[in-house]
Amino acid sequence: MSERKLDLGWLRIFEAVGRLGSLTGAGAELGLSQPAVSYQIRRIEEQVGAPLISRMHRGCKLTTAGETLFRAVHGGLERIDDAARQVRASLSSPVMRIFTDYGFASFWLMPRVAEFRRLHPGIDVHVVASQGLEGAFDGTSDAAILFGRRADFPGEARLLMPERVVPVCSAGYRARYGPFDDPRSLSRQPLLHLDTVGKPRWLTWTTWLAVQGVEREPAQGDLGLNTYGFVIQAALSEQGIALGWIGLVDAHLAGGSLVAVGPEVRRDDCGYWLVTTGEGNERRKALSDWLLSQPQ
Amino acid sequence: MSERKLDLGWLRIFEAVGRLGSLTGAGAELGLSQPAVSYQIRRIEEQVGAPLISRMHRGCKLTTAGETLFRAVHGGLERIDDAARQVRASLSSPVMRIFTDYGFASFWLMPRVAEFRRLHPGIDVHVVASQGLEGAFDGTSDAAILFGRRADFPGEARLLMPERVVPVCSAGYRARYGPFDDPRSLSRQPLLHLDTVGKPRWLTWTTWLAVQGVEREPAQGDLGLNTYGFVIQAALSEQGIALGWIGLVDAHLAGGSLVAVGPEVRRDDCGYWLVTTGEGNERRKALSDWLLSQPQ
DNA sequence: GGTTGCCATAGAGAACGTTTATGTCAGAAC
DNA sequence: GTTCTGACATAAACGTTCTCTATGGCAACC
Repeated sequence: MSERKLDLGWLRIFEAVGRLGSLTGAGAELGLSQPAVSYQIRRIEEQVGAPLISRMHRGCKLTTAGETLFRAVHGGLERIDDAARQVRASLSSPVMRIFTDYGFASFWLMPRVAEFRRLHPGIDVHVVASQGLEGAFDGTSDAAILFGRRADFPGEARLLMPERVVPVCSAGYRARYGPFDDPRSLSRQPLLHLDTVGKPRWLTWTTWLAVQGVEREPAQGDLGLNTYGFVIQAALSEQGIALGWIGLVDAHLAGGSLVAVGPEVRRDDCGYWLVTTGEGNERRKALSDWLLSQPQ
Repeated sequence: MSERKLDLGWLRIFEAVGRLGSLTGAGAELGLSQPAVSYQIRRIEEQVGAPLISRMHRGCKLTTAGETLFRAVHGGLERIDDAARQVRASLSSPVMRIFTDYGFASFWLMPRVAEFRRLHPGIDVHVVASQGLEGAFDGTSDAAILFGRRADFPGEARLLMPERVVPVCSAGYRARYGPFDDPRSLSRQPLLHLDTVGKPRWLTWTTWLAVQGVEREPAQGDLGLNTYGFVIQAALSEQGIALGWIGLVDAHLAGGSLVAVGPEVRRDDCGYWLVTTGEGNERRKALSDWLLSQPQ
């Protein structure tokens, strides 16, 4: 179905008359009667202060003044119509892709994305979760949400969530092996590690303990897992104590399935960053605005 | 006094809103109330199918879609307003200057220019007559009508009147010294020459006689005059026989004050050429059209 | 000479665009 | 914390614009 043209009044009428050399022909094309076209041309001639067409017995011709104005009107209409098409095309792109890691996808994004879809029913959101950064900037995503420090990202990246980490375990675990009033008490427990290839960008148990001034040799009961979902799942099944990122474990803390068992460590320079990929358009901006407006 | 702007409806309103970031401010600039502006923006958003501004509590901002459309509208308005200014500027030049020689001015143009002025009451016509070509192309004239051959003028020059020449004298002169049935009889009469500095571009008696196959020594009674008006005046006062250019002496031939006394010599490559000077505009075109439409 | 088809004008009615009145509300000022 | 300010939104009424049909004029065509 062809798109509906913007109402541009006499501009469309004049352009059609100039192009077709006929008031009747222009009216036929625009769905107007011939006197309506005649009326509009005369009114604009009054505004300009010069004849724009010379009327022949059958048909008409642009005057020199008319040709000058016609070129400008024709060019202007092309630009405005192009812009309208571009706006509409950008509205009809139905899928928004968000690239992120598994942890953020599972614990933060998926629970919330329903609200975005409710606010923007015409938009489908696809979450593209990955282990690393490969594919984050290959142009197929509309936004990337990635963990790292400020210097890891382009200047226009926005901090979505600063890194705030607290040790957590299940309430049952604490009841059985706790209480853990002193950070040093954690060093005697099996700790759950989030493994990665290469140097981790997020806070680790090593760093957490060092901040507390606690020395610990690697205990034999420690567990290493390669996705954060597995880490939380192990904590929930009372296999040890995990690090909990505020923002990701909020629902578990609120529901009581996990409890905090130590002080929070915070690194304001680190966190989840929003990087908008590709050229800005209406939907991408809507997505960014929504992500940035979420309460922390 | 500033010129009156073309009525461009929502285009002006949207451009002002986008530029000022305020519906109230746009209304103030355009002489509209704030609800009128609000109404227009909302209507065009319905037509486009997307929000064009995001409304804040105080003021507004273009959305990404709005920015796309704004650039096109802004550019389009500039072009249309420029064209309107150009059209109006070309209408406000009240004097048309025609550069020509004295002969053409006296015998062809002055008798006819009244008709042009009657057809175009808003235009004053100034005839700038000159002995030579100096000043013809110095930019102060709107048109130049000059005698010469095709190669003497730019490609776009138009032939107004080809050169057709016939010997003429007063009826009284013929009655007294005639008849002149044979071209050779003219060689015994005093001839009236149109003098010029340098080589003449128009047909001369020398050429006319050579075409007839008549040999003639310069007669003692010949007269040389430096304007064509003087030449015709001398012919009318029975001082000799002149060359008469068809187109210039038509009124005298028709009225009987001059009579043709020999065969016509014609040079189709020579004649009066119309050269339009300066850029085309409405009035210059009107002048050219009128000159070219005159019967020969 | 009659027909055709395009442009112009007039009058009436529909649609648009504007105003005034009023409500809402976030930010500024006190 | 309360009050004030000013900008945007909406509703209703009114004025202006735009459109229609009816009709006239007229040059080109048949």
